[in-house]
Amino acid sequence: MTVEQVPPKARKSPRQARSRATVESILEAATRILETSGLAALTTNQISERAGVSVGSLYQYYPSREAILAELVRRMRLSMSERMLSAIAGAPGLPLEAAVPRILGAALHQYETYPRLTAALEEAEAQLPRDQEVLIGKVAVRDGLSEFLRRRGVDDPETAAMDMIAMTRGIVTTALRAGESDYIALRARTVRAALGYLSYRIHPSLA
Amino acid sequence: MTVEQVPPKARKSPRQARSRATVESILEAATRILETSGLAALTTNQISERAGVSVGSLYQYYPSREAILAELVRRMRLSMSERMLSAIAGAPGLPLEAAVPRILGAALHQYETYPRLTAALEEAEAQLPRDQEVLIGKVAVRDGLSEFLRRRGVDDPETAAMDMIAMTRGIVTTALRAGESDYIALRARTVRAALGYLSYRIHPSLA
DNA sequence: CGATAATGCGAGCAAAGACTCGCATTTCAT
DNA sequence: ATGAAATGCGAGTCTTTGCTCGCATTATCG
Repeated sequence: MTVEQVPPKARKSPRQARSRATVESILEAATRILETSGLAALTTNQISERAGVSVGSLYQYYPSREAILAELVRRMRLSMSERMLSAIAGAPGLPLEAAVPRILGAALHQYETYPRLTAALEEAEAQLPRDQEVLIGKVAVRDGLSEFLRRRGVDDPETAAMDMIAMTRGIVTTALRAGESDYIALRARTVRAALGYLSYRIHPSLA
Repeated sequence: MTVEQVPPKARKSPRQARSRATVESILEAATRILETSGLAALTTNQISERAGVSVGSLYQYYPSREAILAELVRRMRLSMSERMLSAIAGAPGLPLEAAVPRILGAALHQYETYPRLTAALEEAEAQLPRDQEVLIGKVAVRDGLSEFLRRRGVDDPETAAMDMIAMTRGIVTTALRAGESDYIALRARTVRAALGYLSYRIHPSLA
């Protein structure tokens, strides 16, 4: 049976060096557009134009605009997860006060390096279908962090891990939207939030 | 000079009862669509259809789709600001431990009552131009909260107020996206985050 | 070379959706 | 009652944008 499967997602994958360069220039162009003009400006025509590639070529490697976005989201999230995991793994014996700044610093790195891009990709991520790879990365981070917290006696470490990440994102995205760019101060505030949250149960009766 | 100004925003405002009902049904329909199907499903045709009103009539009262969204965002934010302000005003002498749950509970009320609608409107708000009225409401809340915190000896209360709100939003939106619906637990966690953050400076050297 | 496969091209198609315009109907003031 | 103003209507226009398709160009290999 030579029945052609309906291509649900994938397209041709580049074999020659030339086409690999084309794919790269597409992703680069998309990245630049997101960083400079935001998600709404990311049209397929814009991408192909800025990449110096025709629309036809673009569709030879990506089945849809969404697929390009999904790829960028995946790269961003995987890089972020990797950084956080290595920060967690690299601070095995450290007390919370020393380890948390490292871990949150790893998360902040992405926002600091590409603030607009990261914001745009998070916006896109919310609209796209869940990506399996991304999910796996996130679960790994949450599990790693939660195990890390459990070892220091934090209880309900799963929830604590989730909330740590969520509140950090809340503080950072709000600050970015307000135009802040002092990442040292920003990290200090996220650290304060995290450590405060983690230690609160232990000292619930502060005046 | 009877030079007609180019209408930058406003349209006809309803004078007869009939038209006031039309406007209400437009907003109601838009609200229902957002709550049930999200921001992407909110097209002008959908709105007019569900409202039982023609597109033409819709455009008699709103100059654009955005204007309808802006109106809904405004109503949501003003209601939220009002609730928070009254919670702040209603807890003048209370200690942080008693006051913060009330204040955050006021903020959570909106999410609890219309979770999908609120998420959709926040998404929309991020894409719309800043609304002056909304801004004023937010500043009022931040100032009220910050003054409240200053009185209890929190330092840099402006930043603390901002971060309290930001981290609460982070925790809530993440939890909602994950499908959580236990608002009692959710409030407890936001309270823990807030009180932890606020008390951390005072006890910076926890083990 | 010459043949075949891979890659590239971009005009144009199709769908979606915001918005207009001319006319019909209803309400209101006198 | 009657003219004017307010309101309502919805087919159709216009624009944007994702995407296809037939053909041209370039690489690979015997």
